[in-house]
Amino acid sequence: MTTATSPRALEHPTRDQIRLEAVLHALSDPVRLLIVRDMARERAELSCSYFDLPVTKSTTTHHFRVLREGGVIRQTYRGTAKLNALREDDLEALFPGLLGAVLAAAGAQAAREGEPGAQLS
Amino acid sequence: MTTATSPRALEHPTRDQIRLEAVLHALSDPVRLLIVRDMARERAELSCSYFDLPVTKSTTTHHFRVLREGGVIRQTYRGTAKLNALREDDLEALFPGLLGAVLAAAGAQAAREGEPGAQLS
DNA sequence: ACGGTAGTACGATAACCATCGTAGTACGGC
DNA sequence: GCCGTACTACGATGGTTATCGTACTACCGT
Repeated sequence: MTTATSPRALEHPTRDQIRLEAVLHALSDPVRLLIVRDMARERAELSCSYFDLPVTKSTTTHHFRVLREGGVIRQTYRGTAKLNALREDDLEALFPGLLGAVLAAAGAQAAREGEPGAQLS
Repeated sequence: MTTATSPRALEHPTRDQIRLEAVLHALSDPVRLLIVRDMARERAELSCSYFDLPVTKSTTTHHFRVLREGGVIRQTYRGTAKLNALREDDLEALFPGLLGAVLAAAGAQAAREGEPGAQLS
């Protein structure tokens, strides 16, 4: 109802609206860090259902929204799916090296704890 | 009372107890980010009262504790004062480049917003 | 048109957290 | 011993958040 002209528009912060605190907060949750690591590894637009997360679908939606509103990812509708992409270019322009350092740190920590054979090639 | 042998011992995580999520969370608060930036700039052990923070002393204590328990800083008693030092060596060993990237990002953001003349020499 | 799949919206809940004020402890100096 | 300074502990409070379940919408096949 309400016949919205674009019923599937998504709010994204522009590049200069992205705040460092929000990015760090978005990355400080284990589930969201997992999502971001997966996206960085695949380097493609992934649908939400691609991820195998230890939470329900509602919670997944919530985490993707936090990532989107923090400016970490960009979400677009593609038919019935919603594709997610890392905003690597924007983050790199604003905070050079930050995303790479966080991803490397997450990889190092994962290699230390838990998966002793999980190194990135 | 209770005659504790070291009544002024402070809990610090060991290097391998430091978790990336905790570090990112500690850095995702504006007040704490300000503290860390000051410490990185001065490169010396600073007392808590050195900082001019927009919160009360109780809240300041809380923020320093979050930073300490996250493994970002090391606190030691020196008479009536408590000296704070960045754990740059531990963080660099665990997460190479992370602290530097965050500090650079914070500096860049501060230069963009608010203080248009505040560049680091 | 119908059903299935993908994701959202809306509450609800419990945990966490940033903030404060007040009262208390530790130490140095007088 | 007494006082001031530096910081802490405790309790309270209000806001945010991570989580869930259920009900809903949007789109694609058939």
